[in-house]
Amino acid sequence: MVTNNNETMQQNIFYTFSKTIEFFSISPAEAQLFAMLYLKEYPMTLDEMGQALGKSKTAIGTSIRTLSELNLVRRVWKKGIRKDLYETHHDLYSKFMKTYINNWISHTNNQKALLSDVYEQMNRTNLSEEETQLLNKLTSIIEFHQSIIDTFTTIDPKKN
Amino acid sequence: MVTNNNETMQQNIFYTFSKTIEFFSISPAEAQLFAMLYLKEYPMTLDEMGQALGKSKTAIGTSIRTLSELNLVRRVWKKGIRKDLYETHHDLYSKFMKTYINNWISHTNNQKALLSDVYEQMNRTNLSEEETQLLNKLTSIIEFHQSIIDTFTTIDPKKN
DNA sequence: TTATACGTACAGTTTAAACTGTACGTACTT
DNA sequence: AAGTACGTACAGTTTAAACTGTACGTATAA
Repeated sequence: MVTNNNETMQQNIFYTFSKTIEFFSISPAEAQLFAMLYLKEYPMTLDEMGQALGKSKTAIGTSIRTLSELNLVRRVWKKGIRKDLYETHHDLYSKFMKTYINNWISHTNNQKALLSDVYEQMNRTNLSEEETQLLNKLTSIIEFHQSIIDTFTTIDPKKN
Repeated sequence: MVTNNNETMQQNIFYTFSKTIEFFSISPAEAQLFAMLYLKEYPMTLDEMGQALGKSKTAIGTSIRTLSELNLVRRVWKKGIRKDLYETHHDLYSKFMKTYINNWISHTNNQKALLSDVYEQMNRTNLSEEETQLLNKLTSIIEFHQSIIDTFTTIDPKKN
């Protein structure tokens, strides 16, 4: 980090921040869009975002739709502007971590339910050795799922 | 879930389990390899794994190398067998969650350090309004990183 | 009413990851 | 020593995700 130039520092912040966002299972394009939008002080149009990132309006449309569905950005109305405007939510931790943990918990609960269904079907008397072993494996896998759920349930994403 | 057939149930367990493994930022191919290997009761060769998953030995070689680097599987020696044999580690929660959380913490620490470097370079007197705003944004982003680290540090992955 | 702006659907293209098949070097067996 | 087995390097192929450019329907402005 040898440069003092504002533009380069902003680029470094943007890039570093976007890499962290990627860790929340967000695609590089979406992460960069969010990071760039967060660093701007004003809501942007699809054209502006496309120009800032060097991408087509279609690609921006797709990415902003995903970010919007993830509740990370919101539409903004501004008088006299007919283009769609978007800005980011500002409570980073709450937005990212809450969604991320909820995804983990709901997915893992779904998987655990499926596995428990299989367990109920298999769990009877007169099992072969092979079936008993499979049932034991299944028990371990279900416990694994429960441990994941327990872990993420203990995190308090309301903290910010 | 309407079928009682053993093979189908094993397939359901395999598939459901592999989908959960993918959530740990492990690729579908690697997740499926791990899930299949975990459900087997014996160490397997590259050929056997390739045949079981319907993939080439090269693809298996690549995937097993990654799983090995992640410390999720280990090489096994068996007298009289010259082929490489691999089996999974059995402590699922510890292996997956520990690695996963360590990745989060180390990555986020690295990013935070980079951002703090930028902060030290920017933090001086006589800042323009633009620079002040960028510095404020940077402060929020650094706090975001710290919150992530705090969150994952509180998780105890030794539980199983 | 006509022309223009806008976002998005759509078809096609590009890119990167994942894959296959071949060939090679090394180890093992005969 | 020669032949075979084995894992992996390598080049090429396939696949799915991400992208572009065009066209369309709707809304807005003139």
